[in-house]
Amino acid sequence: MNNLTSRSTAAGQGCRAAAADRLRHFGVSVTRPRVAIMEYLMEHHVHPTVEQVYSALSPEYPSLSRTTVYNTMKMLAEHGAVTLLTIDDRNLNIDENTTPHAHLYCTRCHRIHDLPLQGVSPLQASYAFTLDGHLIQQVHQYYKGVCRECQTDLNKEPLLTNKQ
Amino acid sequence: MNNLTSRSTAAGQGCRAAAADRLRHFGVSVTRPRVAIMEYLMEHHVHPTVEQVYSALSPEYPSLSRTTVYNTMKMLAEHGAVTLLTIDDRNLNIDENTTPHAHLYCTRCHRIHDLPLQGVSPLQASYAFTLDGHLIQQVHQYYKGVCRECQTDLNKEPLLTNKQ
DNA sequence: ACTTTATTTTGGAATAATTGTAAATTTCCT
DNA sequence: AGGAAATTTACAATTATTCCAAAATAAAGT
Ligand SMILES: [Mn+2]
Ligand SMILES: [Mn+2]
Ligand SMILES: [Zn+2]
Ligand SMILES: [Zn+2]
Repeated sequence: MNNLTSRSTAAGQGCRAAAADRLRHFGVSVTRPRVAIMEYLMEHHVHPTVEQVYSALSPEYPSLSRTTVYNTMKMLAEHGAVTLLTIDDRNLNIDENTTPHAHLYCTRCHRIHDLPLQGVSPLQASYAFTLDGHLIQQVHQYYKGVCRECQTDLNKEPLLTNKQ
Repeated sequence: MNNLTSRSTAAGQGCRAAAADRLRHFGVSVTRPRVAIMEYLMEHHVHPTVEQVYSALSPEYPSLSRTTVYNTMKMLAEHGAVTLLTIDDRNLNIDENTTPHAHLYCTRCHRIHDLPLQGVSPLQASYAFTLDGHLIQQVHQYYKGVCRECQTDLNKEPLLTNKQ
């Protein structure tokens, strides 16, 4: 009841307990870098790149390695805890929201927005099925275009990349 | 009528006239490397990589540069003559079939198969439209899984990559 | 056909995302 | 605590793609 004694559990900015729970839920052992990464993903549902995750965590966790972020992402994807998006040909984006949904990739700001799936229900898409003899394990849908925000700014600013 | 005199026009393996026509149709000027590349694409609707196009043409056209293949692909994509697929995170694949359709990416053989689009008609998808305030210019749909062929071979051979 | 100009191609170097590796660290079990 | 197994780390290596400046080709003008 008295949580003043355990500062680490209650006073942290983001909830690392929830991150640890999620890791356990997907059957991966809980370690410091994994919790940090998962915590970041749970607080920023914005399809970050590996670089963004790395450089966001780096200040508070200087020994974190880029390789660990890559390895962790691949591992989490294999356990179904994240989805790796290869929409932007420059680098991969991580989606912590594993409910099947579609995306809009804005060719102006390079951000990725969520949209509902078309033609398949999210429930249907979350299980494997057969199509034309092929075993389907994941459904990916995305659009390329210009996002709402960028359309209004089109004439104004020149063009802002969300990286760097 | 007598085409024995003009060997180059009639006797060639693939039809470079059709390739040149297609280039003109998309409003790009006709040059030797472009014709060679377009001809290759029209004869191999198999989502080749830049490397595959390059190394296929290289023997007959030794001065061809990889850079030219890259530049040409990007240019053709801007003119709507091809679609660039960022499905395989290792490299991009070129699709000469610009009719909107879906794909299956086989995680075993890394080949990309064509499938019909779901939830959107190809006609609908071939024009820009608005969704949730966003301007949609391209519709991309693909599945990840194991293709029909690979399922039957699953126990037999270990795993064959289609590159190299 | 010949010159001039603009466009395209070329090859080699540069960039940058991702992967490989071997040593160091942490975790987990007894 | 002690030791095996798993994980992380730092850095090197790889590799797809881009950059660039010179060479070649195509187009336009005389
Ligand atoms: Mn998403
Ligand atoms: Mn296709
Ligand atoms: Zn945008
Ligand atoms: Zn296959």
